[in-house]
Amino acid sequence: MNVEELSGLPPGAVSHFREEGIEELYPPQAEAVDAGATEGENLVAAVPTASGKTMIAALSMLSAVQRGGKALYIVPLRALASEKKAEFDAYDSFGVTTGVATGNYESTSEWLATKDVIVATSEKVDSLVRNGAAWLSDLTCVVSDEVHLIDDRSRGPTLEVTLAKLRQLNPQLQVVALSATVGNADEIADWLDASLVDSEWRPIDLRTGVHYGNALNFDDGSTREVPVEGSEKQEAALVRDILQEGGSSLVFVNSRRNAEAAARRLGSVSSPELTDDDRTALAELAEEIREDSDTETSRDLADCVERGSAFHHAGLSNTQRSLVEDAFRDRLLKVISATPTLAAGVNTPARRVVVRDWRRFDPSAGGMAPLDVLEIHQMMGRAGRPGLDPYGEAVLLAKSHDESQELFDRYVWADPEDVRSKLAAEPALRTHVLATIASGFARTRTGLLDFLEATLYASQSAESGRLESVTDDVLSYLERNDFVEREGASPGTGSGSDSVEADDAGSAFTSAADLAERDDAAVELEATNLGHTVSRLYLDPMSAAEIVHGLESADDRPTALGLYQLVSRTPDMYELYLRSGEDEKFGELYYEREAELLGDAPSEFEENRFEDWLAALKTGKLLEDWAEETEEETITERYKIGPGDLRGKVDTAEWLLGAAESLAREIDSEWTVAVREARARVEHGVGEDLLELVSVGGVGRKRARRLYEAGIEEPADLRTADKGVVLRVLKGKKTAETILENAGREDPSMDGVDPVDPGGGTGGSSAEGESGTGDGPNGDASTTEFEDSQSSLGDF
DNA sequence: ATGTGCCACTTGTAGACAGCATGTC
DNA sequence: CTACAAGTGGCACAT
Repeated sequence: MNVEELSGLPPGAVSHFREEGIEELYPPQAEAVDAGATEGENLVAAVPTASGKTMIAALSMLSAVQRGGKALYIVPLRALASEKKAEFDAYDSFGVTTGVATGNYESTSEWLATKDVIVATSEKVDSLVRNGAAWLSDLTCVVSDEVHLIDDRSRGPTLEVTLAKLRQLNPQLQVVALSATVGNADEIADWLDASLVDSEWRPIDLRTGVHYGNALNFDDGSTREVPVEGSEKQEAALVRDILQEGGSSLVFVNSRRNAEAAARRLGSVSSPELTDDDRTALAELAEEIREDSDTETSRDLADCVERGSAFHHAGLSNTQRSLVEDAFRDRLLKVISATPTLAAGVNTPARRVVVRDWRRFDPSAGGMAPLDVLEIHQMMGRAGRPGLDPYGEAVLLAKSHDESQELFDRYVWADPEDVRSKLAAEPALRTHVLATIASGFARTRTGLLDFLEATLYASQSAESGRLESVTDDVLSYLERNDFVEREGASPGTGSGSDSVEADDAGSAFTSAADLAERDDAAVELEATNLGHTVSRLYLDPMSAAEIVHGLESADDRPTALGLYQLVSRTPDMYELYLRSGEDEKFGELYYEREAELLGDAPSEFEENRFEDWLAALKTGKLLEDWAEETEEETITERYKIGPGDLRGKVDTAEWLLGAAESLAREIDSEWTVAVREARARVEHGVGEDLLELVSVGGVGRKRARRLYEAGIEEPADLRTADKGVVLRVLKGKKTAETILENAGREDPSMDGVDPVDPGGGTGGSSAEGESGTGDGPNGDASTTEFEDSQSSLGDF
């Protein structure tokens, strides 16, 4: 089908596509159009990565907009949201506007209401539904990208429930679900009342195979000689082989450490193939990486990058990840070794994909467990860059003939698994049942169960008993913790007065039969004020219960550490595990600072729960270190994490403490201010004394400390302080001017001002124009600080 | 005494969404 | 129930 034959698109769209070089639709795209994609029909497209899924989405959304509607594109990751936004921005040329809504992108509801297409993460959409964003009812088309992620234990239920809610809000809504090829795309299509486009078609040839010995055997029977020389690894031989004909490669491994080690080794493969221009550009890139964060991980990455190789995993900061991805797409980096993050993330195709590890450590399996077929296929699907490579190759590595055979059977020939709803898992239901009641989607137990009937879970499970009984458990939990009330049936069910401590959750449920007996269509379920707040804040009710209980149990003003440990032990904080030996270390810290912790500690004899408690203390201590201005490098070293992990923890803590502040207000806690202060300290990474200073634009933790030491302790001091001192402390003239201006100084100009030491006397003339780290007060301060933190390391 | 190379043993293991109100060094 | 690479510590040996 030619693009000229398309109808129902905004004027200009077709010529736009032609300018992009799109003439002919790919077969799956044509199939989608035949199935009514441009006419508002529901559709499930289960097709391989890079086979033009986005075009199917675009055609559906654009035609919906042309009919006067509004479209929503749901993505699983924030990084994908920005990627899609950038892609859709091109439609601006024919008057179709795009907006983004994710947790960290600013966007008011009114502003989004003016956009034709909105890109958002599933959690953000869920949150918008909970908060009743008015424009949601204007939606006529919703696209759900990577819909197979419904299978994900932690985040799948959100997508599932959100789709169900959007459909209930607007029964006319067109749903377009894009999925990887999965076992049961037909079931998903049934659930969504959609027609199915299920295709294996790819725009460029993908050959999959197994490398064993000196040969690469493909699924089509062909063989390619790839000899392994000397003591080199198989992946090194494969990377060199394809690099010599001008192709880049992606190597998937199963741990961060392996990714880093492999990148180091592969550097010696890519390095000899670099041109002088490559080297210059790579040196610049390495410098950018070093500047982003001064940690060992960054230095290691930069060292690799200089040699044309890189590693990629969640320990990298977002900046570093994008730098690496962009340089790889620009063919500057020749090889990336990555953990599975990359397979799910933004588009980074390579001519050859090497899946080195096909097993991963999984404590629940008691050791190494094989990866899902779907996961391996997702990685292999990254092979082949449309328009750049003649073909893509995806290779698994085998060390024996038997293993080679096993890999063919298990992955090359195998069909991917089915997608199974994970909605009946209690943690997921806890959140979504509360949200469903709070936002008025259901007002009775029966109504709630009716709503849940519209989910994929219900359509997949033969007996509804399980969902019903878990729902009752969850309702009872929500009622006991004062998030939900029943009204109208049994007069004396005083909820709240007998609310059980959060710690007992999960064990002491009132019997489900008891609940069912009380149920009656007339019994109203209603969220309490607290319940509404929890739902609006997007907290797991169990997190909220923990926080509320912790705040209520505090007799004295909670310390920062106490609050940090409190939020760190909620299910919304990603766990930081205790390493061997650390249980002792943090056990000691616990006895030292026991009095600061909020709520009741589990007994030491309940081993698992006590360990969780200590793990939360570890995370809390990390946050305290950060809020005591400990160097990034010291923290990443001490807790053996990457810069990205540190930022992630800080970010989550900031969010949870923000939520805790709202909860504190809601329950009239006297510690609201303490929570706010702890949050501000973690946000800026500073001690109490600097909170005023960091509120000035351009002043962060480092500059604030230097100013403070020079006697400038609050914003007002910036307006009156000696300019020479300010310049001496801040180094850069431009920086100093900007900061003085932000502080509201009348005449911020630094013209003709010389740096002056705080004690008096003219400072070194070398400071002018020097933007580097340098020494002087700065160096001294950070050294002392470093030593301080080192000595406090011994404290626990 | 101190340095070096080898082997056996121990250790640790992927991922990152959300509120609210504005902006790092 | 399963693996495996990197790091660690002990040991024999040479200097």
